[in-house]
Amino acid sequence: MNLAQTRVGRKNDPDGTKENILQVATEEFVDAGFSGARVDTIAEKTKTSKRMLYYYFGSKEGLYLAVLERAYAKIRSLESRLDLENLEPEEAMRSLITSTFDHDDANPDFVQLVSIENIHRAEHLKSSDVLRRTNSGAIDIIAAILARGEASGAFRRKVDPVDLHQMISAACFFRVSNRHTFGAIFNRDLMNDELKARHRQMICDMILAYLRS
Amino acid sequence: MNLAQTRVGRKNDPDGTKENILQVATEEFVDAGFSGARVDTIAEKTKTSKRMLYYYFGSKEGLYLAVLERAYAKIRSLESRLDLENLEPEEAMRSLITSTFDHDDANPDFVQLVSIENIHRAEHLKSSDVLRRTNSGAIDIIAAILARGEASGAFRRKVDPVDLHQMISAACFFRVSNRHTFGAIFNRDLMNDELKARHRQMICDMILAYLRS
Amino acid sequence: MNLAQTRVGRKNDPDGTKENILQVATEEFVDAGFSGARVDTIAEKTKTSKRMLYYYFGSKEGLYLAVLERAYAKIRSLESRLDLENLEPEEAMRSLITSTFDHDDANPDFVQLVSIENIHRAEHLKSSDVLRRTNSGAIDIIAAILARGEASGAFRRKVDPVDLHQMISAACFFRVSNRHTFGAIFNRDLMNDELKARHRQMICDMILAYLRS
Amino acid sequence: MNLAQTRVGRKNDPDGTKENILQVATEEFVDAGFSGARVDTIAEKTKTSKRMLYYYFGSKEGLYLAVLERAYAKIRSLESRLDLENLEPEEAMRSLITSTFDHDDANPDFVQLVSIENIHRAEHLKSSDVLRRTNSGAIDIIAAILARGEASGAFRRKVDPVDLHQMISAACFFRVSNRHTFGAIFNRDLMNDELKARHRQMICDMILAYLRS
DNA sequence: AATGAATGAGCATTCATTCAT
DNA sequence: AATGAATGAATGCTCATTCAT
Repeated sequence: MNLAQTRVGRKNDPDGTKENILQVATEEFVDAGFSGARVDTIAEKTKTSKRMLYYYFGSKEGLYLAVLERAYAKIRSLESRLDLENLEPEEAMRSLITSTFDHDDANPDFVQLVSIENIHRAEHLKSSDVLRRTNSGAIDIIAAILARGEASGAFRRKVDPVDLHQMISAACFFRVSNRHTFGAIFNRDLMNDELKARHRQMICDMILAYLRS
Repeated sequence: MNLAQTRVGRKNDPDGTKENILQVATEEFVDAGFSGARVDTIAEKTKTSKRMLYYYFGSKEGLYLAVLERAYAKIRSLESRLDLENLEPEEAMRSLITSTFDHDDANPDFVQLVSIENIHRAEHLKSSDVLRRTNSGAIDIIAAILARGEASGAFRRKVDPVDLHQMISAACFFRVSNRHTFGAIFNRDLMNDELKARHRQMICDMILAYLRS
Repeated sequence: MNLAQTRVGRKNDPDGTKENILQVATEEFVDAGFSGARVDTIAEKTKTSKRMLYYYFGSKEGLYLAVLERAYAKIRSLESRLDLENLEPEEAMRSLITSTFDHDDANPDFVQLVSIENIHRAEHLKSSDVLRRTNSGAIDIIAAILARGEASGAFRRKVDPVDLHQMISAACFFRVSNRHTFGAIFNRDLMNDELKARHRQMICDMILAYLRS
Repeated sequence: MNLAQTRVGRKNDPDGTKENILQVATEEFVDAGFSGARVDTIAEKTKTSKRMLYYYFGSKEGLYLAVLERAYAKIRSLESRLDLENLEPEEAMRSLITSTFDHDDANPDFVQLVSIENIHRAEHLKSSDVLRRTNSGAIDIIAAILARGEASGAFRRKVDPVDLHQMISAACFFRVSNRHTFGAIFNRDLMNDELKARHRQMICDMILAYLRS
């Protein structure tokens, strides 16, 4: 009897089951929003049953929160890997912007999830301590570059690091989050490679022109 | 007797009924998204019954589309009122940016509706001829200013008008659309008056620094 | 003003309107049964509005009854045209059967309407004096033929005319009323011309074999 | 404790629940037709809730189909029990007719269901493989009797077995399916015992007179 | 750790009908 | 004779969730 539990190909793999549920749930929430997503649909696409979903995450909202936390955790881990201290301020800034741009471009699911969270007034995010402590790191990095740029005279403009983060985020995020309406109205595919390269350059140039001025 | 027919608040007033439904529905869709909004809730807040909602708009989706079209029609009418031809290129551009900024600031409902539409991949907008023809006007205005600025030497930078529109929109839109997550993470109220004034100035400076460079 | 009413192509044509409604309603009731038929659908296919339907027929049930009465009235008028008195009993009987067969074959709508009425336990028919007095004529004709046949010795079998009418009706009616299930199960198109001719002959032969025996 | 699990009337009894729903649903569909039947009404008369009805049968149509399949399955099982091979052809045929007659007489619900199915052009039956394969057995039995009768000289008439099945079915089915309209028009209760015996005899005599002739 | 059966409350939608003119 | 606007009550169906084992 006990041997059965250690059999190869066993079912009992809690972490694997949870991860599988989270992946499927992410897809569904991204696809249909919080209200639009269906617990039944998520369960069906899962390797396990609907009951396990409640066993591990308690409720639809609990599952959504877990999905959100997993998505934020992913970017936080990427952010810390940048090594900008050895670059000149201007180059460091370009590198940071490019990294933000590429992240949003590569992770439309994350962008969508953040949009969904805003639709619901960030009520889930606000209720989660884990989530609120997430992004503060980005600001420290920006602040450091700005300090060095101001000291070296490369940046004449004095700027609040959170304000600057907002502008960079806006340009990078909007391109992905609003690609459907913007694309439909101006008959453009914003994901097109040529356009993408042009916009990445343009955002860098815009931010740097501002900091220099 | 004939006067009675023109009395305000009379029963048989199709346009009034429709407008009343649209106002209530806008609130609900803004509040809860398309899937989250409840037809019953909308109907209850209306002067009429749920049945009339279906009488005039056919379905929840039909109602949502009407709400969306009405919202877009509103901004289109505002856009055309700007008179920028008598201003120097730099001043005209500042005026356009300010107008965009103030519009998004004053109409968080519209911003939310556009976000919701993007969550649903703009499928409703794409299916509506009325909606797709809406925003082209903005581009002509930008193009005209850019042409004058390039001619006068005020703008050294050659720029695609749609690209520029995207950057301006991003900065103005994101501030409103993402105020909840951004505000929660950085502990800031983006709607605060002081911050608002600073961001308006900042966006203008940023765009102009870019165009001059 | 008064002249307008006599204008060619005028709208005011009560009988025409009623007839138009009845035709459309017949189609719909035949198509979907009493419960399945939709007043809105009927109204839409009509030249007039839904309101007129209620103006003339009072209710869905009233309309259905009018449709039923019109259908029965049609067959009654056909029946009386047969002139069987100059034929030998056997020929007269064959002629009567053929006429019944051809009527049911040519009027699947009537057959369907009668089936629908039976589904609803003939409650409408029972409540209408007009309808209950309809079919008695058929019996007199049969009785007369039987009397002559018995007198001449052509029919050895003594038979109740209503019983015989039932057998003839059954064979002719079932072929039309049950053509869908019977056709599906035995993979036959009961409306096929060859089969039709064969069945008409077969029913005549069967009834006459019985009467002779 | 273990005994409790086998107690009759326990809660978790899928098959019992399904059967209970099917019985109630049969009654309702027979009573009101497909469109006229109400899911709510069916649910109320059930031991369980409306939700279970959808859990097991998916939709009103799914439930109707299950009802239809169950009804056909019942007759199929009865048909196979006849043992006609040891009877003389004439007696075998009488026995078959009597059996058909008695079945329709004893199962007006089945007759009604088939009528309803015809009103809807047998669309449900056509879409169900189970249902289409149901009745072929009857034909084999008839064909066998006819072959023996023709061989022995008892039946002079050469007849297609499906045609004959149609005539027998028509006489037996019509008596039940059209009892309401026919009864109302001729002021007869077709279910009356005396009439029933007379008609059973009459149908036998009629078919045999035909086969002999 | 896992599951098939069960559920109450709520969902978008449609029904036949009537009002006011 | 005719009609566009309006309606209450239902209708078929689905939701996230929990029970019993």
